[in-house]
Amino acid sequence: MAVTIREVASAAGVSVSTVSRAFTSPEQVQPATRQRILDAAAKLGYAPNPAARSLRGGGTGTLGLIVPDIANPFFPPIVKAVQARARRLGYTVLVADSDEREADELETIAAVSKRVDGLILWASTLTEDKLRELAAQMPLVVVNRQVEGVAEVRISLSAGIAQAAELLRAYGHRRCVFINASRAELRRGKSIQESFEALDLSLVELGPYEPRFETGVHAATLVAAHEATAVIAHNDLVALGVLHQMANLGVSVPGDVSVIGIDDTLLASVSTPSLTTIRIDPEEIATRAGDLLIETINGRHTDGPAPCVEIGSRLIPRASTGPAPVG
Amino acid sequence: MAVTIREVASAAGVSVSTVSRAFTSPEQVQPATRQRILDAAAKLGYAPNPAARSLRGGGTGTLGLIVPDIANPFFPPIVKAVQARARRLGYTVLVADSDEREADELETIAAVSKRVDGLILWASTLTEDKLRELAAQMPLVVVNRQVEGVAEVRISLSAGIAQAAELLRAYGHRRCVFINASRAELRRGKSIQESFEALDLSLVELGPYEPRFETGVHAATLVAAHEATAVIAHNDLVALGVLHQMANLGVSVPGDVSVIGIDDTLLASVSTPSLTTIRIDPEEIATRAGDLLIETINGRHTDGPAPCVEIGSRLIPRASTGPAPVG
DNA sequence: GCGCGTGATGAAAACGTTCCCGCAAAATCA
DNA sequence: TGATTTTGCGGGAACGTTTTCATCACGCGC
Repeated sequence: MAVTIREVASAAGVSVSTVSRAFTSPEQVQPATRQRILDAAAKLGYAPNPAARSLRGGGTGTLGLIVPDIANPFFPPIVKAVQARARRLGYTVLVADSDEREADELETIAAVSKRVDGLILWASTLTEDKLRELAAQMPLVVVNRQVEGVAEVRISLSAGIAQAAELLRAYGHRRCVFINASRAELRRGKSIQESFEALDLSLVELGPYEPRFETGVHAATLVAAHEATAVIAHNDLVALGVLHQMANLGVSVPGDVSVIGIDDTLLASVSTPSLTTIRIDPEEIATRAGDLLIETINGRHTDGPAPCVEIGSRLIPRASTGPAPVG
Repeated sequence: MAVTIREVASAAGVSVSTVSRAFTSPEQVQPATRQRILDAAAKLGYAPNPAARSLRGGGTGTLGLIVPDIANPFFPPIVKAVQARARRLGYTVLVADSDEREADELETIAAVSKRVDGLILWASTLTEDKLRELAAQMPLVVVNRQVEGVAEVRISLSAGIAQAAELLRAYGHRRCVFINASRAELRRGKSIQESFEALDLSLVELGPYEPRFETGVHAATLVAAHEATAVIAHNDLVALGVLHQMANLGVSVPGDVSVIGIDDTLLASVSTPSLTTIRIDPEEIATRAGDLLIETINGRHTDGPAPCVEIGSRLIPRASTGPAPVG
């Protein structure tokens, strides 16, 4: 059915070896011959069979990306960016969804791992040992996990948090609520608590809850009880729950209460009022994680300690934050 | 590196053929032998090499899904559902993003097509001839395109539109605006215009515009000029733009104007007010498209006309619709 | 008791590449 | 000019499976 290298070879009047070389290491074949081969290949519509190529040991040309939940609006832009980056570098991307469940994650990894040259694992629920074991078997990059000896991309919210604290402070807020649903990025480095205290802002932590819209709805009703005038939510979705309930309660945002989300998903830019949020740049994560994985595949990091790149964050001020109410 | 079928064979004291059979056609091998092989395979951690398998001609075990834009919140649930369905049937899914540009789409298809057994093409921008040509080369299912001789999943909004018209009519609305950005599903069957006229509702069509948030913002300012009390937007995103601008203009939703979206994305359920919208069930699309593709791969549809399944829609009433203002 | 179908297993070819080796001709050097 | 390196190309093995075909033992009916 499909046209093979052999047909191209006979069409160009050369051997299969030469055709193979014309594609994989062009400098080893005479320009004239090479051109003849390329023409023949183009005319026949030849494209190398990836299965045969990877069977021979050339790798699969595919990168695996496993995320906890594709339907979480945080991930689609990242998936998209990883795909774009990978394609530029000659790779395809196999995306899978671990459904946030450990059993599924192992199954997903098993299904994917034989088809890819390396894996990006986002916020894996696996144990450190398991991850190390996996890293020994294949190139691996973890995001939002810290495990000795495994290449890592780390997201740091501290810059964004600090900017949020500054903004709230400048607006005259003194008391703030944080709706927590356990973000790994926050457990490292300076805690959000410290960032706020440094600016003489008091912070009440609620939760941990599930990172859902309803969590925001629920938590919003607690804000008044804590006499807080600002809310930082676990993510944009939760922040939208807060916005929703504030509207129900007749509380004005940002008139009475300021609300800040995290992630800068689509949700933040299209809400009413539009949501001030802490942005983590998907392009940057995608580029760094993708490049790191490809470097690992190419054996760039076999010596020395496992590399670790840190991705920063920054505040995107929008309409959900404003001056604290007077009195 | 990886454990091969040969090692399993010698560990179990049988030939490679028997090991292969134990996995692919278990009934052909004696239960006792089979068990011995399975045990040996489990102990060694053997998993068949997909590259070798597909080289031999067994197919790749992978389905391709090409969507216009993964970052569009309509698609992630569909991707997720296709993946879930495919996995149940023993397939992996390769998702790619055509970026809504024709050149990219061809490139994407080229990159993906050699790695998959079949392709689901969503709202392709390719010509009918090109699609037919593609369908001749490999199993193909198109969604939201109609091309003679190619298996098709068709989305019908008419039921949802009819329900929307009924709801608005019951609420006493008489004049409605439709913000158009060209939906292929609407060009077929009864038009939205007809659905509304049948209920004695007048409908003004705006556009076509780009399906963006700003489109909704812009169109919202035109609603009053048309003396309309209800808006149906091209999709949820555009509807949210309308909601946003209505709030800016001090127009109450649903007090003064009712707003209806299309797609029932996450956006609709988390907006304030929550958005009445026309739902297209992602699970249903995913299941039907996936099954149709697998049937096509298995050669179930070689005779007779290309199959076509239609997916319905229905209204999800939420808080953005209400009685028309009196007077 | 003999031929024969039957069912389980083994041997080996084939899938399309890549890449190591070997060979000849061309290019370089003394 | 003769020896030696370089260059360009062809031959063929190998990658890990699946699958066809052959083999072999077994049990059946005659």
